[in-house]
Amino acid sequence: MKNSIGRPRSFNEQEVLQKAMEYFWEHGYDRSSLSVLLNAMGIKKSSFYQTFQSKEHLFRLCLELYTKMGSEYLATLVDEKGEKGVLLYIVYSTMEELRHTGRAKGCLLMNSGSECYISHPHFNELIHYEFTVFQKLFRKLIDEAQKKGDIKNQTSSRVLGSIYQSLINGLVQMIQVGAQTEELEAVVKHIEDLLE
Amino acid sequence: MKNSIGRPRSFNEQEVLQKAMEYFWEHGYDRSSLSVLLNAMGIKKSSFYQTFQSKEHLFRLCLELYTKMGSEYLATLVDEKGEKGVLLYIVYSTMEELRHTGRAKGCLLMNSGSECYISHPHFNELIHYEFTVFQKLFRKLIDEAQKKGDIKNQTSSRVLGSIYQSLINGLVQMIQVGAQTEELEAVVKHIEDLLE
DNA sequence: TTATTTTAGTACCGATTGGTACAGAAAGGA
DNA sequence: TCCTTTCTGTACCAATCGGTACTAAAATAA
Repeated sequence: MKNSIGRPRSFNEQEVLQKAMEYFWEHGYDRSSLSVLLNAMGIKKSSFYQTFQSKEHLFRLCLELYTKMGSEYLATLVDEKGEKGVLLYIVYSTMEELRHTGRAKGCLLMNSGSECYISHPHFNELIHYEFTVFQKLFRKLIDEAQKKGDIKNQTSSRVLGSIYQSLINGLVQMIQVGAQTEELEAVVKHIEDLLE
Repeated sequence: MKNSIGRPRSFNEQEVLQKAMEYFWEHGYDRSSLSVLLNAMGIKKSSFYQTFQSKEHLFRLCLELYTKMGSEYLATLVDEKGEKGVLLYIVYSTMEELRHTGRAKGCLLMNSGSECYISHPHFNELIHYEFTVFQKLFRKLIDEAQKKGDIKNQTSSRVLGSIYQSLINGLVQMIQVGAQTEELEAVVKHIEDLLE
């Protein structure tokens, strides 16, 4: 079925897609020019257009891949860290990233939402859909943690999830605007208290 | 002193700077091309370069103007609404903007922080400085409101201010990613409770 | 071998980017 | 009037943007 006639493709589509996703994640849509994307992906222009059609289509695939990889990764962490542990891990790993690299990439979906919602509104629907995937995941994690008693706060998972998402994305913004460690730690502590 | 020889300038520098600032606020730095800026400002290219030197210099002036106008405006609101009232007003006006226009511009400094901190790091220092102006303002508002008893929460203004800023900017991000009204209202309610 | 497909590489395309240069008209003070 | 400055307007610049077209080599199945 897959073995078609002719020279076989020498690159793995998923692998180069992931490279593109990582580049978009770090630099955003508009600042990822085709030439730098091709460098990051390690393929040539003709191969790119044959496989991915356009930059816009590539970005859509990357948004989907981000959600897929991200949610699957978090799901695997539940066994190791527990539901509440995963929610806190997201916060801690953001702070860890800041400590090691001096910055924080944040969430590709939130970043893209900010970047595109006026200048590329045709992405809005997809971005929002992918966002709801994480939203549902967080709610599930909160529900489970509440059942287990790991989270005593009995606020509904919908409300708690929204506050959690606002806080964690606000935290990333504070990092990007250069807030000091003490101020960031205050936000981290508030998230911890929220999930107490 | 100001009346120099020759034809006088036919536009008010502050006025056209404000027009530029509003355009940057709505569209960001990179997506504000010189040609659209000139349209928004209502001046010609030669006048622009003579007065503002470069797009980068213009942006710096706009960041400073945003802080100046914003903090002065908030200061005038204190008499009318009180310190706590001003903090809540910022939240409510964001939701009001969403209701009327279907979107939220957010804060120019936070937006610029996200946009520029990797691709235009030479703005980072200025952005952070302007950010601290608002930070200090919010702390002062919180301190006063706590003294008056309008805010019972006795958490330090530094901590409370950081959480407040994270939440309000997270709220804007949630809007930009297309979150639903109920989820946004949950965040608004959380901010109200925080300042209770 | 032959047919088929992907590869790398190059040359374009029109549009746009920030920025410079220069023209000539207009408006004021000395 | 004369000098100075700003005005509008046009023409340019090199660089980059996303995208298309094409060649020729390479790799595979039939």
